[in-house]
Amino acid sequence: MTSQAGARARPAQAADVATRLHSAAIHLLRRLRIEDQASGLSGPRLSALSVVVFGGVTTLGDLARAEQVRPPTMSRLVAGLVHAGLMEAVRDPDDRRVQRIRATAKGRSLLEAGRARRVRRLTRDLERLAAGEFTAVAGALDVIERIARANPNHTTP
Amino acid sequence: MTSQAGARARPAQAADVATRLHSAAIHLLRRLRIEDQASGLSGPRLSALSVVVFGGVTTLGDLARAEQVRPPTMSRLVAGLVHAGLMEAVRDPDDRRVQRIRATAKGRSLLEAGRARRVRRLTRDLERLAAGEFTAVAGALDVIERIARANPNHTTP
DNA sequence: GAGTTTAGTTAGCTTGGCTAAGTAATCAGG
DNA sequence: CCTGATTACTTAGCCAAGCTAACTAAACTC
Repeated sequence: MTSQAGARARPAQAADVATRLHSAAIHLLRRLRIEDQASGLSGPRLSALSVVVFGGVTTLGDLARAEQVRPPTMSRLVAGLVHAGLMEAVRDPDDRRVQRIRATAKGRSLLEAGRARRVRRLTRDLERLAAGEFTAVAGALDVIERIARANPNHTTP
Repeated sequence: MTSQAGARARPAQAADVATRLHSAAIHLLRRLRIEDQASGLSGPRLSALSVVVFGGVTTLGDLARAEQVRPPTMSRLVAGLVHAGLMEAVRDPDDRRVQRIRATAKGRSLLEAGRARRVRRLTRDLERLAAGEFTAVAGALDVIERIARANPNHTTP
């Protein structure tokens, strides 16, 4: 029994790796979330703002889908963020049903500061690793990123 | 310029890896969260139940801390879960201020089913990887798990 | 141009978050 | 042991965040 993944051993190993990766992601984000208290924003607002700043989302409906929330909920979240001066929402002149949404400079800098706090904490942890450990994490990142951003709607062919 | 991490290059690389790992974790869980709709439970209830089932948490206060929520909030979440027959809360006979909390069989099986759905989706993604890619992820897991579960309250010595 | 679809909003409800203040049990001195 | 402090949780009452149902308005269809 070697550590090489043979065709037979693969499915069980995949389930095991999936279980561990899932759990690790939960614990990692739970831990980093502590830093968000400093932002003064609620979780849902911070998350919506983050999608607008980093994800390049432009309309209210897109934002609702991205956040897995219904349009009325997002409508109010956006209203709150606009009121707080962190976002702007403008009617699209080409399709006046649509709300074009973007972050203000204030919103962007507030969000960047928050993300910097999270990343800083994680960076400190990574800096403590042995060289081999660090390389292992860095080497897995391309693949983890691909899985993380995979299209959720694919059907098995 | 090699891919080996030298003592000089390390800090910048660590920040880069932290940024990417953070973002990947967010996207991964956002994607897997879609599966939770099938459970019929709200996010906060599912999360609290999960901590009780997997984390071995025993008291209401511990649970509130684990979920980064105030005691009154957890009080109501637990009340709802008890009412739904997914948890039991009993006064500790040795210290009658505390609520000993545990999942019922129904709660445990509901949660296991939900986690199975999430893990199944992730497993399918992992099974599609090339052998080398899979090994890279599996090899990084020990380290990622250690970072994910690190004590959040450590002070730099 | 009448009907349909799409994008958001409004109304009104439940749940989930908080603080402030209360109750009850335990602990620590004197 | 009794008095005061601390701890664990609950109650009350507020606002934010989730939902569905029903509405408005714009854009498509033909």
